[in-house]
Amino acid sequence: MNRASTHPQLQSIKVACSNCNLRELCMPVGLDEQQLKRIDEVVAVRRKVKRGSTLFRNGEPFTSLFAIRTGFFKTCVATEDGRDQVTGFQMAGEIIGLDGIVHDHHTCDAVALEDAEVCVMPFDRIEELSREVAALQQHVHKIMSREIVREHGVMLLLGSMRAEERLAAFLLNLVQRLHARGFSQSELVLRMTREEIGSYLGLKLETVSRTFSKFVEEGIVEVKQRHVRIVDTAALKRIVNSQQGSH
Amino acid sequence: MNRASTHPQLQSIKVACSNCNLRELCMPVGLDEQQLKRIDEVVAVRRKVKRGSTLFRNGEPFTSLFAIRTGFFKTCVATEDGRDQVTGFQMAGEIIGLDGIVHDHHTCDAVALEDAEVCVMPFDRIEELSREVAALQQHVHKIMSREIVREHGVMLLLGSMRAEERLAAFLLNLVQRLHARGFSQSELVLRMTREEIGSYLGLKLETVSRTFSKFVEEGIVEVKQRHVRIVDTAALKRIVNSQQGSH
DNA sequence: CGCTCCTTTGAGCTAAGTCAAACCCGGTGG
DNA sequence: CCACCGGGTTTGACTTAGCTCAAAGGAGCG
Repeated sequence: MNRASTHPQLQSIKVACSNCNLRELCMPVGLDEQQLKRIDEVVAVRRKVKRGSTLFRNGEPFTSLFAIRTGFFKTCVATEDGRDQVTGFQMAGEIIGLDGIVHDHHTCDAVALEDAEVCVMPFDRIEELSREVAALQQHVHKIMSREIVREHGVMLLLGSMRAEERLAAFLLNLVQRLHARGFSQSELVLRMTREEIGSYLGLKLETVSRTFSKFVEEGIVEVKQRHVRIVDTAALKRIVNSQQGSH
Repeated sequence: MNRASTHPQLQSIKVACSNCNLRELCMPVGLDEQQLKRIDEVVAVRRKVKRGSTLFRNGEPFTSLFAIRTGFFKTCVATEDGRDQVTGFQMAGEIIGLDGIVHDHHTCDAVALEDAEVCVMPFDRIEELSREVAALQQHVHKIMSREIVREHGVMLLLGSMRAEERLAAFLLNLVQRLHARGFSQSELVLRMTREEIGSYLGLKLETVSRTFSKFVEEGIVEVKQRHVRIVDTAALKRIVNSQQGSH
């Protein structure tokens, strides 16, 4: 059952879900001993993904969801004519691959922005087990619903905010998620380029850069390359609901 | 069990799901007799929603998903500071309310744009039954995944298309969905105002209006009020991937 | 050390927004 | 029946946020 020997990217599991420190992020809570043990079985295997390479790609058959253990991903969709759009950035404890369920193949690309490791969870096994463990079933539903709600937020951002509001919202969101994982509330290292940020926010990379510079001038943040330090969180929050940007 | 008498908006069910002509839109396929019968039990009741009134509202407790039987809805999210964004338009056979699952309360408003009737499906019943009927379980997963994929498309539209592309994509999408319901491939009646279209597409109502006028000048569509007739579908499709709009 | 990729900044342009006026159409009431 | 009203729509004139193009600095890596 140890497939590590046959495929360099795959490796057998050392840490069970029930012991994983990301447990409260990607698993249901309040399970008894026995249920926990069964859920451990959902994760078939781990897989390492090198920075710059894809976990899955648009068009590939869908078989599994992936829980990010370490690392950082972007997901992006593309049109035939080559333009593409980053639809999200995902970090440890988050689940990717939900897009693949409808048509049994993926409809976006997931690219590692830094070396990463994911838990591979075969979807048929998830379905099987969540028919038996109600808490798991609910958890799966909530994860999907959360993704829908998240995307509503992005639509609001893309549809009705100005550049400064978008970037402010983006930074606040990132730092808040990092904080939930035990990192600083005010410092972060961007794992993506200005162009990727721009794609996500519906802006050009130059606009992202200029907006960063503006924030720096105003003393709201300090920026050194990809390292960002938020000096005035309140100001960022004020920018996000400044209302003047209703287009 | 007939609650019609106690509440004017509610009424007992005359058409069972198994006989509903929208069956193939909102229900799983390939069920046997007995499973069908059980699924009929999911729909507790029907509810009528008058044009202009809400099916549910941001903040209200979530209990049920709704399958639209007749009518037309919009869903919209709002920020504290009062600006809002239409996140989608839904028609017969589509499911709304998925946003409520994560936090047990709704995070957007659903407003009827014409008199409508929905099937109320208590979510705990759906969960219960989908633990027993694998086909229903899969169906629920696919519906949620489909919504995620749809929103990816909207993000692409909002993030990287110009006004003409957005409107063209919008019209093609609407007419395609109407066609799947047996309506014309080329004629449609818009149920929403220019402002609502604009909100959905991230444009101002004047821009929507001007873009319509432009399409009329170019002979691509005919517009009389809310009645739209698509004269040149191919031209619309060409506009959607015109690529020059990559911003 | 030189290359490549990323980022910043400037200068000018343009798509879409803002503001304002007029129009259209269905509904209401005199 | 017609005048009026109000929401929705169209169109024009002007403004502007963000885009495009271009050039010039870093920073990391072989």
